[in-house]
Amino acid sequence: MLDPRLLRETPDVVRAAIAKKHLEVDLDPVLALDALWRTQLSEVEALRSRQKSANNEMAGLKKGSPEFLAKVQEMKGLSSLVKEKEASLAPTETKWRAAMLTLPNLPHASVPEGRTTEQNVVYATHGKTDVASPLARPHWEIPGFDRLFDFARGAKVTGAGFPFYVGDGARLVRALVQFFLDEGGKAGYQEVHPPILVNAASATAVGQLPDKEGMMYQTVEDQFYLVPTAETPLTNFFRDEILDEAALPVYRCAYTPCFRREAGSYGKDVRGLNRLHQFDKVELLKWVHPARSYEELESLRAHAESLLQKLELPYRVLLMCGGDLGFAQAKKYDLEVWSAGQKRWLEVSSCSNFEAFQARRAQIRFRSKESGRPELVHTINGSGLAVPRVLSAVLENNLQADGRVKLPAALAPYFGKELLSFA
RNA sequence: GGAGAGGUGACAGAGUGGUCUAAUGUGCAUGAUUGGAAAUCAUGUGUACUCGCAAGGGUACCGAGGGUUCGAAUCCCUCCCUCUCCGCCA
Repeated sequence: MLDPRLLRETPDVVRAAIAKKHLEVDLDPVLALDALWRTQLSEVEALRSRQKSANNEMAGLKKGSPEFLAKVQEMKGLSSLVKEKEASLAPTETKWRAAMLTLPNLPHASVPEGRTTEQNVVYATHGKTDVASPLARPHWEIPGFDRLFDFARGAKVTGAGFPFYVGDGARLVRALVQFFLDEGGKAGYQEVHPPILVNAASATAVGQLPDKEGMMYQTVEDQFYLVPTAETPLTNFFRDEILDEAALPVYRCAYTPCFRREAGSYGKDVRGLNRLHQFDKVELLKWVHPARSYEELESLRAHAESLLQKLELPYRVLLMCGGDLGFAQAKKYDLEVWSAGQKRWLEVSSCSNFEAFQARRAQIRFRSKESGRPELVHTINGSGLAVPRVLSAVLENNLQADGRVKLPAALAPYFGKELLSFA
């Protein structure tokens, strides 16, 4: 959520910033609701103030005395008036809040102008992508792939996009998860194992509700959502809390399966492990002092990059332009791994600074030593990393002539052996 | 799932219809005292919204949401959570 005062006092600033995201947003209804709400609020408060002082007078009167009964009669009218005014205030407030929740976060000044994916800035590139290998092929065309990654049986048991990982396939998932968690721990991110169902309040706090309800799976009996990312439970860990400034920054990482409905995709985007309804991911999250959030974003990105470097995978870093920024992000880098077989880049991490956008929705604050008052933290998160696409890149980039895959040296100890076999 | 007991400020804990802007204790902050500390004493000690240039007002908040009433921390209803016992269970 945006700062209501910022919107109220400098709507033009907000309007211009949103324009950078190339979103169609009309602020006027929100501003009108804000003005109406404040008018109604002061009416109600004035009436309540009168009611309160009358109540204090009545406390001193003898109960049942003529003066008392007269006062009761007098206050009945005021009481019903208060109820009436309150009855019109409440819907205004609800509408105002709902409207505020539809407003996107504002992009940071360093975010490049642009509308589409093509206008994202290639910020950095690591490793060679021009090595032509006669062996290179999409991972789903590697002989024996179906034995380790059983999509057919996954579709039978659950549906499309829910593969079984079998044998060395399962082992590789586990190796990557543990590698990511261990590396996170070394970099100071405390490991957390969170719930993977969350309630509506948690989904709202991070910006998945109300506008992205369709992306999440929902439980029937209870109003719970299967997490689309560990970001959801992790960010909500400190919801409605006031932290010590000395405790900042807090670094956490978490592994969870992630569940996404992702309706409407087709073609090569969804082949093999590229896009799944259930996948595994380690998420990195920071709660930081607002003054340091941009340097913290850089160091989080650097950590995510170090994972790809240790796995010896070619990758590039994109700085997202305004138009390709998400709803809640102020600035975002995407890390894309080079898929040697598909000859394309695959997003494996999105590192974002949300500034106070999530913190305001979630009411995550710290007590400022300077002012002595609670202030909103900034939240930063990024994948570190998403498993299936990294996994497919490991397969495609390290496929040997004998049909086996030689694992990166950093990963081999986790896998327990150097060679993965599809046989 | 069944039965019962609860949910009050940073914490403990009083308060069962009307100066509750919530007693008291602990903690915390500042000051006094001290060579310094402890102890003691004094003062202060939440959050949010809103009005105001400011000084300073106002309103709300006793798990959440509704209701009754002139008036609700207190009474009623629904829900959530915690604890105890039973059942079930990895």
